[in-house]
Amino acid sequence: MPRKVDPRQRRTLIADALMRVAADRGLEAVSLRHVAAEAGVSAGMVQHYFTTKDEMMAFALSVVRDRGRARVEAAVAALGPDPRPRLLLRTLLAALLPLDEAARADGRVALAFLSWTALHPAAAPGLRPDTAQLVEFIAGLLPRPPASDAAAGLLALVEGLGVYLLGGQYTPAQATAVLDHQLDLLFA
Amino acid sequence: MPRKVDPRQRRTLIADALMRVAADRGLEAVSLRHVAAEAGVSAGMVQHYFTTKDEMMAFALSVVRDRGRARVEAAVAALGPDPRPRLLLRTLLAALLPLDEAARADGRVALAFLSWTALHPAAAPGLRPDTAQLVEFIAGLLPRPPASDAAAGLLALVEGLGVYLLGGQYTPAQATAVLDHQLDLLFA
DNA sequence: TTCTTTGCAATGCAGTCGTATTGCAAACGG
DNA sequence: CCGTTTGCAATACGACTGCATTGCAAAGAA
Repeated sequence: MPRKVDPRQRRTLIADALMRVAADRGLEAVSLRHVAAEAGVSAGMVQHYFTTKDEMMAFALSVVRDRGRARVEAAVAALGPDPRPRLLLRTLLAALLPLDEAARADGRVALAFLSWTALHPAAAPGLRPDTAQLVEFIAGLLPRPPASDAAAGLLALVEGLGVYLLGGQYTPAQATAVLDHQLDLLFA
Repeated sequence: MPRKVDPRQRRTLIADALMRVAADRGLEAVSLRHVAAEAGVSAGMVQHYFTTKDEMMAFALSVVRDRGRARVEAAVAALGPDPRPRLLLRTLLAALLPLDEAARADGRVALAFLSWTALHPAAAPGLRPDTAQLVEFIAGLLPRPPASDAAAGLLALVEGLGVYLLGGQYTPAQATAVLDHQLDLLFA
């Protein structure tokens, strides 16, 4: 076989460009040509690696998910081994919040994809990590009465904080204060 | 002046059609011609009442806000005079959740507009009712230590529940249970 | 009736979209 | 060296977009 290139690398290169376009011009500005231009490649090459636009979108969606997961894992790993449950929980949840500009950019894209999945149900179970599983894990970190309602509420609160952070209604300081206040409530 | 028609009525007629298109085909399917077809009018008439598409979008955005507000006001009015604070709060917050199909449709549109406003900052302060004011009102309904963090958290929790309801991650029963659980926590 | 103004319909235009098609150069297997 | 296969570029096409323009019918004002 001629020409050795890593197709996965090319695809992520293109998906990264897609996310840059989506982050500052919106999902509606995501077209083959715009993405190609942003990636600095020809439109033909984009078509070569993604035969259809929906395929490209689906791949970019998985990249969004992976980035979020990586952010959380990095934050948790930085805690060292055997952190106290509350600290682990706070770190995990804070890593889900769009607190710096990079996370904000990813958050905008994730938010756009959130409406996108509503119209492409086939790709829907791929944006957020399995929510039920995450709720269960959070419930395991909470003290005594492991009411799964409390865990589900905590996750929803973080999601809502993310939305308001992206919308500019809450400041990062407010959002983290709210999160800590809720943890105070749950660990009281 | 010839031809008496109520322009406001025409505009809301068109905006309603826009919301129907957006609700089940997404904001990206919102075009002058599609909206006109959905409204059962000519494309020329849409142009007559909205000289530009952005103007139509901005108007539809205000309709989304008004519908949400109406939903809340209706629910609160049904309580009768002088309801207990907790009941008032629960009613108000539950009215923000997309629990039935009509509210879900509006919620999908609102979610789409949420990403839309990120790219049209001029129209941004018009989707959600003034959040700071709402937080303050909620704080006033909470018992003793009126920590505004608790109110802001409650509102974020409801927003997150809405997102997860629309995404199908939480069921309506789960969402209301979570809300009640949080109110238990705050009113303990 | 005549005139003027408004409400709307129809058409045209330049641009962008996603996708199919074609062509060619570079790299390996033989 | 040769043929084949792969990686990519370029172009073409029909559908669609938002918007400008034009034309006309209906309804008061005169």
